[in-house]
Amino acid sequence: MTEAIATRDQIISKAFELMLQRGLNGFSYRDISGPLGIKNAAIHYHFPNKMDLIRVLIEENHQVLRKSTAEFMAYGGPAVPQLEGLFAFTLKQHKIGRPICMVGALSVDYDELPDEIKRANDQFMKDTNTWLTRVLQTGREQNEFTFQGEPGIKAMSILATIQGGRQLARIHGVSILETLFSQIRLDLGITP
Amino acid sequence: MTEAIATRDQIISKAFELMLQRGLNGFSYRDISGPLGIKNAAIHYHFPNKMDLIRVLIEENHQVLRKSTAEFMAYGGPAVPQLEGLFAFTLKQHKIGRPICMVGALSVDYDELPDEIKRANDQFMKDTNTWLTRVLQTGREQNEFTFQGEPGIKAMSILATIQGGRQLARIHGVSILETLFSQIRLDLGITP
DNA sequence: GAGTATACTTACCTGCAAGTAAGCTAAGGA
DNA sequence: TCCTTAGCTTACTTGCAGGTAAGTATACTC
Repeated sequence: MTEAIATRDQIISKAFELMLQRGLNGFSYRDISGPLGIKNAAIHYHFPNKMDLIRVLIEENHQVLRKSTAEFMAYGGPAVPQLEGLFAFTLKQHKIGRPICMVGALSVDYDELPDEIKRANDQFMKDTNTWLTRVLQTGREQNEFTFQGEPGIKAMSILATIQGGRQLARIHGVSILETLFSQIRLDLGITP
Repeated sequence: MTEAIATRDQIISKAFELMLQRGLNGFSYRDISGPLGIKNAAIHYHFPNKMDLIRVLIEENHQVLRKSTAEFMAYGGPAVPQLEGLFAFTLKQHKIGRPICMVGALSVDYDELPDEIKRANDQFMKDTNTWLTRVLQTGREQNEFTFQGEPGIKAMSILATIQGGRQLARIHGVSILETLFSQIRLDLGITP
């Protein structure tokens, strides 16, 4: 019992790590079973096929993110620290060896994913965008930010920048992310 | 002879198409040989291993891009049309079924690439950034744009946005790119 | 103590990936 | 005419991917 749950959790943990390091097709059952000292079939016992595992990883990701971002994603309060929370979180993810976000990991062969997984992923993106939109909106109302256009679109543009920045950071190192964040601050008229 | 050159060119053409559609690990020799009506071994004859093929594809990409972007990347003249050229080019790439740029295609397993390929890729990114930096700089001098900070960093930030935008466009359709471009225009203070 | 469920392992299977070696064919030169 | 070279095909090989079926050990239940 206890053993079993431990194994299942270890599989999830390892797979999660690999997924955010190498993407959906960047790891195999071997990469999980080897380090854990179990057999591939043990993974199949807990997750009959790979999609079952992915499904759980997305759920896991949601939970981890909600937990990690709970502080700065809290409603109300000043907007700048919330945005800075997002920056710090992104940097930390890279520094702990998770250069790919779930969206990026899944986007490789997005077309071939089952609808259910697509929907979960879309929902996650939508949630993030909704949060950032609110941050931008209240930030502008409270004169913390200045920017042109609709908050929803500006939010999408910032998220796209971070998304692209993470990809560039894999190639050119994490410092590129810090540079990009500085530019975003400048663009929003945030004065230190 | 003539046959041979045609086959080699067809392999390059098909591989190029597949690479920008599905990424480095998203296609196999089968995906090339099948449609062309040849055997896998024929590809190995022209390109002993996959990296030999990739090497040529990167070269091909450079040539295609230089040709496609020659008009708007020309030195001098107003900056806005040059930027618009980049936007139009990016949109066109998506619309003709090339949702991934070479940088993105290679970034999947960037670490495992031979140094030579990394260097070619880096050089390409540097070239693009240099070009956009110049466009932004002259655009600001000519009062076509307004933005905060250094042109080189702003250029990187715009390229990151486009990079991320292309990834999002694979998921949510090409319209997201048009939206992002509008926001970039707003941010640069471009008035229609 | 017999039966049953859980959590695996052992031992397979199929399929596809990249890659290779040897043979065939047509063209071109000595 | 013979020989060579280019440009393939045929027929493999190795290796890994995901996946399955049958067996085994342990614990839990009645």
